[in-house]
Amino acid sequence: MAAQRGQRNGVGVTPPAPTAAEITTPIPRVTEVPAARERARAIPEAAVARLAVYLRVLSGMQEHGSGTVSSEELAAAAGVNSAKLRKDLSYIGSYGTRGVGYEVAVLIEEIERILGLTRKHSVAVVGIGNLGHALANYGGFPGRGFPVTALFDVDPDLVGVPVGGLPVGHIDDIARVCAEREVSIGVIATPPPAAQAVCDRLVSAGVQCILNFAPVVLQVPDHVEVRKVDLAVELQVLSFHVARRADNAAVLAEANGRAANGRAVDGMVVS
Amino acid sequence: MAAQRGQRNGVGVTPPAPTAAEITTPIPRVTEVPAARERARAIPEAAVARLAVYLRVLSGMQEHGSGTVSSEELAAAAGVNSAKLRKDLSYIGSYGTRGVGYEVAVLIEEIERILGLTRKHSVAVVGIGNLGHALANYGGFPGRGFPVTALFDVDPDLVGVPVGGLPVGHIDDIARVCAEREVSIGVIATPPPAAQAVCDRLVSAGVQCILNFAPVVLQVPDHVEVRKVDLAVELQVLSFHVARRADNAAVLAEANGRAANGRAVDGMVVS
DNA sequence: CTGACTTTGTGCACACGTTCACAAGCGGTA
DNA sequence: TACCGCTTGTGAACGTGTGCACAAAGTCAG
Ligand SMILES: NC(=O)c1ccc[n+]([C@@H]2O[C@H](COP(=O)([O-])OP(=O)(O)OC[C@H]3O[C@@H](n4cnc5c(N)ncnc54)[C@H](O)[C@@H]3O)[C@@H](O)[C@H]2O)c1
Ligand SMILES: NC(=O)c1ccc[n+]([C@@H]2O[C@H](COP(=O)([O-])OP(=O)(O)OC[C@H]3O[C@@H](n4cnc5c(N)ncnc54)[C@H](O)[C@@H]3O)[C@@H](O)[C@H]2O)c1
Repeated sequence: MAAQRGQRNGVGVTPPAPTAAEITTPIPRVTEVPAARERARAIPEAAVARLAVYLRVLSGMQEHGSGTVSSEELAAAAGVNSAKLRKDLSYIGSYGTRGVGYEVAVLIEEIERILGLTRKHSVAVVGIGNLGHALANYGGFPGRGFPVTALFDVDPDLVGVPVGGLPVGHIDDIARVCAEREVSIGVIATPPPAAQAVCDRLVSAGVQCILNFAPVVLQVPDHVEVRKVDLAVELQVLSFHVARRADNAAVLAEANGRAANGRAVDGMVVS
Repeated sequence: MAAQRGQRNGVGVTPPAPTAAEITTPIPRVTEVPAARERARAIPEAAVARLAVYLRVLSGMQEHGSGTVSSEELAAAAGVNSAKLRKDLSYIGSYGTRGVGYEVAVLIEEIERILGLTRKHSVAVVGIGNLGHALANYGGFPGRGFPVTALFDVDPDLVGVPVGGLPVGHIDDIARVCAEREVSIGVIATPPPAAQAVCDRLVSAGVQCILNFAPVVLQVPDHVEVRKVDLAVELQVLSFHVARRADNAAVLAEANGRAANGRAVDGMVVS
């Protein structure tokens, strides 16, 4: 059943091809494992994020009654290239049937296994302001295996008040409560100046994964995993594309509409 | 001033090397531009996102009174490698002084120019529920050049009610209002089933940039830029790391502590 | 059982992004 | 002016991720 898992290693390990090594470097001797510093590097981070998307699409298909999907269908629904999808799936094993496709239920199960969704991950939200309220009230997490089991704030007016059915705790109790409720993911939704301190307290409390909404760069020990959601950055990236589009339009207009001599284009690009 | 901009093209364009093209494909004729489908590829997307981070750090430094920064300092504050930071900055030009560093004010100005922040980008939020309320009430956007100028919902109880000082409009007025207020960025915070329809209406209204919070893959025309914020995916990626960490710990413990025979490891992985 | 057809799984080449390492350039000092 | 130490800017190596194209492996009809 799961015996095929070894295949994924075949991709990264079978052809290590130390071609250039012998030319430039003074022979790094292939005794242990030359390149890979951590033996554990297997599924690309980008692929992991996509697997989560596939999982959601598959869940929708299952509710809709589909028994099997081809890589083409699933790729279209997930908005990616079908080759990429197949490669992503190949990282977790060979669960497809050639000529037919993938069984939806099997794929769901395997992706959930790889993503560690077979067990629940208790979530704590710190900072119950605008965003914290929205998160606490959101019903989409518990159903997906991420029950919100603790809320924290410093504001005395908030402490004790139930939000989304859960009373807000005081930040000073964070260590005790997180331990009691086995919190594995901490969400930071405090103002930026408080974020690092809150982060430190979460880490002290033993939380190893943090999702940060505050626009600050958090310093954490190596063993803690941080992901950030930065809306200002998202907006600014969009802004960049607007600006770019405008620039391009101007350049194109000039290149097309005006004279066909080559100087105009060079004038824009070079020095 | 903008003279050095041409340099960045040197990196990505000088070696287009259409080697395999002549071998496999039936000669795609090198009349116009062989490789680059869009002539505009210059600053890597990843670098753009980081520039936004640098900008925020720099703003903090400016308020703190710093006149200049070295790449080392700025990199540390932004949580990146200093070489990467310098390369990122080199995409937008040469604004540093060797032996000294970068002038904070100059860098801020240039990054803002590249990101298109010299003009305001009007934002519309659609779906004024939990998340929409948080976004509408959030004070951090207007100050950064992203004024929220329109809110929309279908709920009759919400329409007309002011949220964050702005009355909620009806979704049916979206085209008119977006045109009037020159909305350039649409934010989707509706339930998933409504997201694609809302997206289509935004696109019809002329909005070319969309920030999507609904966990669905949006279909849009080529000229529309979509970025998505998917909290479920973020949590699942964190979950994956928890699982991996646990696996590694188990494997390591076994490999180190127990007997050195190979059978034990296989026993863990299979089935 | 055979052969035609479909779809997976992956080797390979390319593109993108990251990191290293160092020459070039600048300010300060004698 | 000549030297020295510091920091930038970037060529080049490297690693990661993406996409193509096809052999392998299955289904199904006859
Ligand atoms: N609301 C949004 O839409 C939005 C958008 C982008 C980014 N953000 C970021 O998310 C964070 C939260 O935003 P918000 O609008 O909810 O802010 P908010 O001011 O409404 O809420 C912050 C909450 O954190 C609490 N808090 C402050 N210090 C604390 C501490 N040390 N420990 C625990 N709790 C503490 C406050 O009492 C308050 O309840 C901010 O960093 C903000 O920049 C929010
Ligand atoms: N709240 C969160 O913390 C959170 C977290 C992750 C993802 N999300 C996603 O963000 C989206 C919004 O979440 P929420 O908690 O704010 O939901 P919500 O149900 O509180 O709000 C949705 C709002 O959208 C409005 N709406 C519905 N159909 C609409 C339409 N066709 N046009 C305009 N408005 C319409 C509803 O009237 C409602 O006010 C959802 O897709 C959700 O999955 C939310």
